Parts: sequence; C-alpha cells; structure tokens
Amino acid sequence: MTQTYTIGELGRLTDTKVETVRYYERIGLLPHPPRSSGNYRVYDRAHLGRLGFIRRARELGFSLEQVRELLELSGQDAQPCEQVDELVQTHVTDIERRIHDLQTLRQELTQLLAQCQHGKVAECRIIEALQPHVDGQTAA
Amino acid sequence: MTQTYTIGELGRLTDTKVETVRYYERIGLLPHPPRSSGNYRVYDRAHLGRLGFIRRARELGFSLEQVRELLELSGQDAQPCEQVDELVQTHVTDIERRIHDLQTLRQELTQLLAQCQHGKVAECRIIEALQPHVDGQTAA
DNA sequence: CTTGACCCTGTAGTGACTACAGGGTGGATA
DNA sequence: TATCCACCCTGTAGTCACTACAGGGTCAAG
Ligand SMILES: [Zn+2]
Ligand SMILES: [Zn+2]
Ligand SMILES: [Zn+2]
Ligand SMILES: [Zn+2]
Repeated sequence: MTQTYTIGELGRLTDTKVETVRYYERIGLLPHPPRSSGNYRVYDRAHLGRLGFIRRARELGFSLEQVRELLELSGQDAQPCEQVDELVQTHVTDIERRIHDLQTLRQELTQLLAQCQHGKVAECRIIEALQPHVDGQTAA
Repeated sequence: MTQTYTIGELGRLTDTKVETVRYYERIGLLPHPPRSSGNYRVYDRAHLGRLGFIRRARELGFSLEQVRELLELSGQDAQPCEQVDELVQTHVTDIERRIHDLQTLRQELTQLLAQCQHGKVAECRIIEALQPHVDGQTAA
C-alpha cells in the first residue's frame, strides 16, 4: 500500500549518491527514517518528495542553508510567499555578481592571450602580467 | 643591502593573510625561507616576487595546481610559451562554461520570480517548481 | 621590566559532498 | 544449505583554498 524505498532506490529516483542521502540526514536536512529489522533505512513517499525538493533546489544553485530555509517556508502554506521571493531574489543577485566577476576575468585573460606573440616564455605577455612589476627599487 | 621581510610585511605587500603565506609554504608553493635567530621566517625580494605571482594568478582564477604549473613554466625562459597559452586557454574555456551555467540558472530563476503572483506559499510558483511532480501514482 | 605587536606550531573548521575500510543483510542460485 | 553478490551499515578521512584559533615565544619601545 504505502510504498517504501531503500536508500539506493531513493538515490536512483533523485539522482543522488547514497552517501549524499546519508549526509543530508546527518546534517538534519532529511529526517531520520525508520529502520528495518536488518537496520536498513526505510523511506516513504514523503522522504522521496523532500529529497527531490532538496535536489532541485541544489540544481538551482541554492546553498544547503538556503535549502533549509526554503524547506521551512514551503511548510507554511498559508503564509504569504514574500520570504520565498526575497530568498530567491537574493540568490539571483548573487548569481549576477558571479557572472559579472567571471566576465571581467574572461576579458582580462582573453586580452592577455591576444597579446601573446607565441615566442619564448621570457617574452610571453601572460607570464609578464603575472611577474611582479620590476620598476625601480633595485637598490634601496 | 638585500632587503628582507617578515611574514607580516610580505603579507601586507601582497595582500595575503599571514596564515595563507604559511599555507603556501606548507603545500610547497613557496620555498622554506631561512629563519632568524628567533626562528622568524626571513624573506627576500625573490620570495616577494614569487608570492606576488601566485596572488595575481589566483586573482585571475587559476587553481593552485595551475599556479604551480605556471610557476614551473615561468622558470623555463627559453622554452616556447605554448604550454602557458594552453593552460590559460583551458582556464578561459572553463570560465566560459561557468558563465554559461550561471546564465542558464539566472534565466530559470527570474522566470520563476516573474510567474509568482505573490499570494500564499501554497500557490507560489517557486515552491511549486521545487515540489515533486505529484502527477498520478497516488495508488499503486 | 612590562606591555603589546608580532611571530611560532599544530589543529580544526568551512561547504557540499565523496571515498574508502571493515563489516552486516538479504535474496537468488548451485 | 552453502555461497555469492549486491546492497546496506558506521565511522573516518579526503577534497579545495584557505581561515581561525589555542597556546605559546620574540622583540622593540616606553
Ligand atoms: Zn603563446
Ligand atoms: Zn605566451
Ligand atoms: Zn511572491
Ligand atoms: Zn511566490
């Protein structure tokens, strides 16, 4: 009637390594499930749903702390979703900052690559850009 | 004549925490410097240059393993800079992949935010998108 | 001679897993 | 029934690049 799953089945259904499922339990993201006579974890559909939630949130780049909050909020059906939106907006802003940082980096690196004349290492613009500025100060 | 630095001075000059300098030494990125009578590390301009190189490379997003290779390559003045370029190109490709992934993420999240009607959590599109698909399967 | 800024070593914590080692369980097969 | 093998269990340690102590020692100024 009420379907149950072993940890391996749960893992297969949510694309999660068994070790990761146990890790989520250890840090309190998943509840301790009941155990079988042989001490195996016995999961039900509620566990499956919760783990699915966690994994989708992770795929969307939320941290486990944020996942924890989202799980908490998702239980408060009758509350306005303001806090959810706020959390997501924060995450989007963070992602945008990271995109920006990476684009800056990419720009710098491609410029260096473009300046390289493909000669000896001694003249390579890339190595040069990493070397300390040797201007002045040879003697104190 | 030949200027020396304490670890703290080196840190200040390269914007590196003292612990981080020691860490670099521990993992073999920086050589063990000579010690003073009081067992203090005594650095010279070569150390300063090397640490500067490491820090600039880190700012450009290279991993410590890549930094290690870059340091190695930078010593081979007479060799062609092919391997340097290759390493940098690999890094750029990696950055581009990360940018792409983040842009996809951003797209997904902003779409969810746009769909939210700001009602109760129970109807929130974001929470919905994270919940498991409840289609069918209510009974086996 | 005491203060306080600096230095030393060694260990443990971060995030989010992942990878064992060393065992126990459960169902199918010979 | 014995044996096999896939699966499960716990506990610990490794990853990356630091960072943060705790518990001391050193050194120059006042
Ligand atoms: Zn080149
Ligand atoms: Zn080059
Ligand atoms: Zn809303
Ligand atoms: Zn909403």
